[in-house]
Amino acid sequence: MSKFYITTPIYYPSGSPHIGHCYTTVACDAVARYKRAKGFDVLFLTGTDEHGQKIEDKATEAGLAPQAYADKIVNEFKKLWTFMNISYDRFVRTTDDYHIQTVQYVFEELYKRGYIYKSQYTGKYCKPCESFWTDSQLVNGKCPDCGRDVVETAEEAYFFKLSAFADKLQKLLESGNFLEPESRVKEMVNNFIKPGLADTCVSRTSFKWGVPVNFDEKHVVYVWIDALSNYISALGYHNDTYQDYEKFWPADVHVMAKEIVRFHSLVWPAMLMALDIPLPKKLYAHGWITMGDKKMSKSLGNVVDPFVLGERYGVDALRYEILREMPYAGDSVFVSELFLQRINTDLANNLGNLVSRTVSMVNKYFSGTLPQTRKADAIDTDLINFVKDIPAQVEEKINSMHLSDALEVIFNLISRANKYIDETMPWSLAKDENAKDRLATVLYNLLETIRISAILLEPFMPNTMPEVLHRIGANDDEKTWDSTYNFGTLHQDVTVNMGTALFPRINIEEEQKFLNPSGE
RNA sequence: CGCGGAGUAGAGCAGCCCGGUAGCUCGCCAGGCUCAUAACCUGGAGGUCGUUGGUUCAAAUCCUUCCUCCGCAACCA
Repeated sequence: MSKFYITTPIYYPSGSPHIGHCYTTVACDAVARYKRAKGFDVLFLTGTDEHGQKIEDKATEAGLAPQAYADKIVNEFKKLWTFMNISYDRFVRTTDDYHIQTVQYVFEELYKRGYIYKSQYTGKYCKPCESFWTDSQLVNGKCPDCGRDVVETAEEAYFFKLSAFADKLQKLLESGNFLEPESRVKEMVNNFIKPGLADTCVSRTSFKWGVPVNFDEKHVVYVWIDALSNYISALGYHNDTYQDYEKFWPADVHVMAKEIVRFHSLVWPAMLMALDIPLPKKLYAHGWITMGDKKMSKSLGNVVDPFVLGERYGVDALRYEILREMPYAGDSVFVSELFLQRINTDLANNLGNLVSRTVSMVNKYFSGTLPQTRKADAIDTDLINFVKDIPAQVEEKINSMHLSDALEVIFNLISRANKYIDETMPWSLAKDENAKDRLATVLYNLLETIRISAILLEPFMPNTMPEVLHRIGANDDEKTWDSTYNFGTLHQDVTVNMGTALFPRINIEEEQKFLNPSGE
């Protein structure tokens, strides 16, 4: 059996998870579910990156020990993933013992191999805030937090010889499709490699909340060696907790948002090269969910709270919306009105209503069970030919991470099915006693189209699609991914099940008031 | 001249790499239908494709000028 290893970044629990975290994670979840449906042995990893100054500070603010603070936020993440129906196989925390074991090994090994060396870290330091800032972070030369003066300070630190890998990295990025979309490659090469790749600081002595450097206890490992190592620590690379490294490494795809492309496309491959281990096959960097001209923040309240949105409109609707709206390469704008509109048009009117009207007709005209007799018509061929191409198209889109396009393809099929109802006018056929065979054929073709659509949609909407398949009376062996390639799989004398609306229509005006009480 | 991205119907986007007088979704208007979650189907109105100049028989698509917006520049998904 082929393996498939997909990862989200490990999230930084300095605050509660938000809709942005949801996009990355839901996207990975959809792909992971698709791969499982295709028969791959999937490992889907997510987790949290819990060390660093910021967590230490936040914990102090909250009057908690760093670990206790992290535990609290991590629970919120896990709660959200459960709520969002995320089928992750493993959850790695950088505070887990096995992870620390791996990080210490990696750090020491890089040191032994001469890729980590001791030097001086210089930066602007704000004494009252006890924080280092880079020149670019300063506001008018002052501390961005408190506005006071900063002083040039030097601190002993270890550095990773990123500069030694400049040529190799450039070659890696510019050849093939290691990093997508392509615009990111240009950013990395022009912004960082061409101007000269600087060695990167990988240890700190100014705070304690981190993995100790085992051969120099003043130091803790700083950010990226700690965080990036999660992708292999979670497989058991030089720790005893897991034994999956041989099987699952290299990763098939690391998914992330655009702001951490640098570390994944430069530091991470360089680390792996230095350790002489294989590189991940692909990095995919998506954009952000933005709020238009408004900053995404707590003050926006309901509009961006995934718990509120999922609770009120359904988790599948929320999953659908964020996956459908996010373009392959750019950002997406979250507009609550469009979100609600999309639920109504795509999910309620097109999909939900298609299932409803079809099941209802089988129920009405055949008491819920189709007869076996059939009578085909030329008009059916058009529909059937249309359906035939869809599964391959969807697979191609998912495999290349074009998830929005995959959904578009499936919804084109759903529209085609609605049109087929108008073309065949089953309500007319029902009035003609001699047209029963024909009527049964039309309804069967509709059920088949729905069956195939539902299977293709299941990775994206895993709550609702099993219910759709139940409504149309599909047996277990008629729910497999591969069966979507065979129009006519559903048993002929199928019995449907009536039910309430799968995606109830939303009163947009009212909901707008709920989501945007201030009327903005 | 730091780098990258974007400026296309009221809104959100595709098309641009491989030039041939614009396409999708929503909204709007008008028909059709009545199986269905007042849903569905058909048709229509609406854009001189940010700006300047150029290449070409022909440019949204290639080159150039300028303008505007967004992002990045050591840890916001």
